Amino acid sequence: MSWTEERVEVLKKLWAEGHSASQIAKQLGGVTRNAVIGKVHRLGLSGRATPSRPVKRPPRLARPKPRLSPDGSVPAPIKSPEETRIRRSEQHAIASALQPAPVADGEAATILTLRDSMCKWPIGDPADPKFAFCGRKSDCGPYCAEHAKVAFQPQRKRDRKNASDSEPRRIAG
DNA sequence: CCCTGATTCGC
DNA sequence: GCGAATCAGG
Repeated sequence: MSWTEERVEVLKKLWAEGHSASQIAKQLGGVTRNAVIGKVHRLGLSGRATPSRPVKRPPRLARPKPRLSPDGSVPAPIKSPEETRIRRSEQHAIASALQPAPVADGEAATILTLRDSMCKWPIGDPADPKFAFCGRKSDCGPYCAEHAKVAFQPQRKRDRKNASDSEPRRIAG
């Protein structure tokens, strides 16, 4: 699809109405939100009502795009400073690898040290400053293996009152 | 993870 | 001029 006058009109209209680029793209059809954004910029109507845009990022340098060379061969494996730079997602991965668990097994994690893949079983009173989480490794769920058992335990007969205190409670202490 | 707009640059 | 890739942020 191309940017016919009609389509540009629709674009302008929807953009002015506050629709997002992806919504506009979906309505127009045949274009991606990137195409819409690109067109919006080219039309010079980029910043509509954008009060919350004190987001001035430092100028982004040339795109370190690892694309194919014009001749189709693989570009020289030279690493530009940009490529050497650690990407955000990689930082996340590295951080995870570096500190699989900031706390030893069995130790509690605070809200600050609680990471993904850590048991989020609450320990203590949430209102208590010492409130913490289990923090052990949680493989495929929010809890470690042990807590997962009790967390996802099918609802059993509720003994009236405090018949069984041996059963773990969500909120201890 | 989902999403948003912004920017760059090969085409 | 176009828009994918990428970015920065919510």
